Amino acid sequence: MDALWQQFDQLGTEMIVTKAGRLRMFPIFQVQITGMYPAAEYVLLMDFVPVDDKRYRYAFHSSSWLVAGRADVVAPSRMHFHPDSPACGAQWMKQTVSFDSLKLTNNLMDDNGHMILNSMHRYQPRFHVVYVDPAPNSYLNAHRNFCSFSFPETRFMAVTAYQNHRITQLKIASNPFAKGFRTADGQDRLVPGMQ
Amino acid sequence: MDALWQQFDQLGTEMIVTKAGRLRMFPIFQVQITGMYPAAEYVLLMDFVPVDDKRYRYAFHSSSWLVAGRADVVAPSRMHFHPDSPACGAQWMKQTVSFDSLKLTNNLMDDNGHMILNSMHRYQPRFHVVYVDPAPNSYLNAHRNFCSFSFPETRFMAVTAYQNHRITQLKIASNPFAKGFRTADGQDRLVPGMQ
DNA sequence: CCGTTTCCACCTAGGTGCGAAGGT
DNA sequence: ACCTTCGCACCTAGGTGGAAACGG
Repeated sequence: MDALWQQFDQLGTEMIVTKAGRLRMFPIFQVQITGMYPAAEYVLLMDFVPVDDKRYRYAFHSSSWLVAGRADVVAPSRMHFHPDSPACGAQWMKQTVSFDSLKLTNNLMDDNGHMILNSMHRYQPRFHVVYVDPAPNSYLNAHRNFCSFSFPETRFMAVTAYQNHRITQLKIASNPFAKGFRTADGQDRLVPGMQ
Repeated sequence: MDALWQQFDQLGTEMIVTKAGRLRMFPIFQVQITGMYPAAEYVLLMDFVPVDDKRYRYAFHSSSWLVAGRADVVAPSRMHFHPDSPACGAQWMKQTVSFDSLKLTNNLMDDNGHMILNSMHRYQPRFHVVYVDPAPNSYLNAHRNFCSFSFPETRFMAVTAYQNHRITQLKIASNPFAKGFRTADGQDRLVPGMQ
């Protein structure tokens, strides 16, 4: 997924958020892991941190994002545990770990455990690996029992509808579930009446 | 599912087996559990034991199963671990545990981990609860760290195609995925040319 | 002849962006 | 204006039995 994330990032990635938390992220956040102790247990999880304290709006005439003021009240920050957690290192390392069950919502009252984000705000996904320490008094080592990773190319703007038309095009071209909107030439379908 | 299993059992339940292990069991084997230690860990699993050492054939004229000789060479016996295993008692007890990912095959060489059965042989599903003993030398208690349950109404004949027409009718009427074969009156579709 | 395999139309279940309608 | 919501057609993915073809 690396090349795809890069491609989206160059256009300014957008992710749809809905009230019901209907949508997954696309591209999917997935990682290949090395260097774990095969027999040790780990918990894998993700969260999203605001990139800044700004609210944005999209200027169609210039096809760019403009600052539209201070951020709204911060959404409750949640952690998304990978559903296979906890599992041993050998398990995590033997195949790509995919966070495809993760869903995004703009509903501050969400009680389905989805990740709550403010629309028109920018976020950085963050990935955490927590070592499950079997030792007694393991809290003494808590400060070194986890690692966090941020991949800058996975930053995105949360939106309720796509703003940048080129993002829409790239989603349609690359997401299998959007195949219905593809045309023969690889561009998305033209709106009747448009040129 | 209890009433449904009874209904099938009265007709003589049949379960399709295929080479690829494509099919699930229907009705689905599911249990409601009580009496576990909420904090203790348990592994839940299933296997299938031959009801007898006979091979059967179906007599259409009398609509009944007849013994057709001794059983074929026994299929390799496998265990199907519930995919949520291991989990704590509280987890297992808080909702119905469903073995809907279990698949049946007649392929003796199967390497997809499906349950291998001989067609035209009769089987009794069996359900096991294994207590994960955290004590050292836990093997000393192994003989009392598990329970097994057999529900006679879940017995079935493994087949590659349905034999008893009333079983087919009941599958079509009760399995949501077979809705395409339903007719307005609840009977299955008549074969063109048949009365 | 009897049992098995294969391909098919038809479902369930749920992930897409569209575009009209709704909200502020 | 700008943003959000909703129902929709169209996909992916995979579970059904039918019926014809296949095989000993």
